[in-house]
Amino acid sequence: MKHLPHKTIERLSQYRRALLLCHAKGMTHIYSHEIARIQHITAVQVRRDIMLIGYSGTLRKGYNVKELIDLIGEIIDSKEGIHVCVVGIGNLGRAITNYFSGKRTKLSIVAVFDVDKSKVGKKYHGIPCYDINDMPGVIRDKKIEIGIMTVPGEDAPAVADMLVKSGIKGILNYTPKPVNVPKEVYLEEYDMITSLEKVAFFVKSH
Amino acid sequence: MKHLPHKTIERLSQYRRALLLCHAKGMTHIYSHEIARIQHITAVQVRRDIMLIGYSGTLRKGYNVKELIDLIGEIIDSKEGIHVCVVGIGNLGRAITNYFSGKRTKLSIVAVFDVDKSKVGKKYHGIPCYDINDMPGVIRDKKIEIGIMTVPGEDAPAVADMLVKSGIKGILNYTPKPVNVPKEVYLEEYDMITSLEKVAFFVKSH
DNA sequence: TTCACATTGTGAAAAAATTAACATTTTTCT
DNA sequence: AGAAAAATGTTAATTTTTTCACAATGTGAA
Repeated sequence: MKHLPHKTIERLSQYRRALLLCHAKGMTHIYSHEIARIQHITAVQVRRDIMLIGYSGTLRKGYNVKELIDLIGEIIDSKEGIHVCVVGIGNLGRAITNYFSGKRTKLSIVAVFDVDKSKVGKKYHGIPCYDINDMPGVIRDKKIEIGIMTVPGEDAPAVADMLVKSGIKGILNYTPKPVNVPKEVYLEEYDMITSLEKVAFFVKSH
Repeated sequence: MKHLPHKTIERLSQYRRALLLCHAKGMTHIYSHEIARIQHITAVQVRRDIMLIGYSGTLRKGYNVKELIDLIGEIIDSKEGIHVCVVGIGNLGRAITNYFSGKRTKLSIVAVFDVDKSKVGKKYHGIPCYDINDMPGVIRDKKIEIGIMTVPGEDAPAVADMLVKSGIKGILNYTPKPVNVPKEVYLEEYDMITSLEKVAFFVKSH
């Protein structure tokens, strides 16, 4: 397989989650248009994405749920699993560790960091909280590859620098402030205010 | 102005936030490539977006920060301001109300809802928490147009229905579960797990 | 068996988004 | 004054993403 489009990767992750739910309900097969309805996209797009990863459904019965789940896993997961840390264990940081606790994913949050000494040493959903100054050591020892930033905006640049210096490979920045990282570090930024402003714009424009 | 591309809307919101910071620092003018660097995009794209909204910078000095902020406001804000509610005041709900408190935006969170009786009647960042069953009345009385969903995934469909029945115009769904709404309600869904899986994929693929 | 139907798989077209290319203009330097 | 430099504004080209259109095929009913 050559190059999966960016957007396809995102959708595969979403398909998988929908499929896991279907699997849990006992469904063995699913049609492209069923997946499509769940995700609010078109059936063609689902079929195309599935085509791109080289899977084939059985005609008239749709796709085998279990097989598709496993195949998507092979594509987007890495075999050994990836270790993740969360920097800043405020409300957002806690929400995220929450989301992940108990999920059977290949991604596991293995450390959280904070500046607040009263939080250091505690556990959050079973994950130990370290002093932010111990970051380089912890990231090295625990083989952490991805950092999720949930600190206040003003601390974002400094935290990004620390993560980079600690040898992180990918950053997911949830602070409202864009940060700069060297190009060998993969950066994804998401800003809730932008999303809300977008909804507001389209609500306004009918 | 005819039709602004979807993506342009998102970027305008981001430009504005960057510009507000620059304005606060006392900058009066800014170049397209400076904005571009902050947002990790190209200068051409910035210029193109600005062209689309019909603004012109002064050659050699760049764009007037204040004017651009105001113009973006005219485009994406609605004149009277829009009222927003947050449904589910767990960690994520609190993080979001946090983000918005004190922001001088046209979007204001005026109510939060929860099922937990012990939360009802309290205030969160100054915003009163109502019983989720009182939603229709509160949304009507307070003229709320947008709902942000931060409830557990399993409650998402029911909450979306309630919001729709209460006459909401836009929904921002932060639960991991996609919901269905009639097409006259604008729906935006965002899923943190997908984002993280995407980062993991690109980290894996160098 | 044969026909109608529902569904997949995919090349081709269309649409959307980004990038390139470059003319234009103002400022500054010589 | 004239040339060089640095920016904007915009058309055109390119790339990416989505959608269309339809052939192929298995299923079930008549």
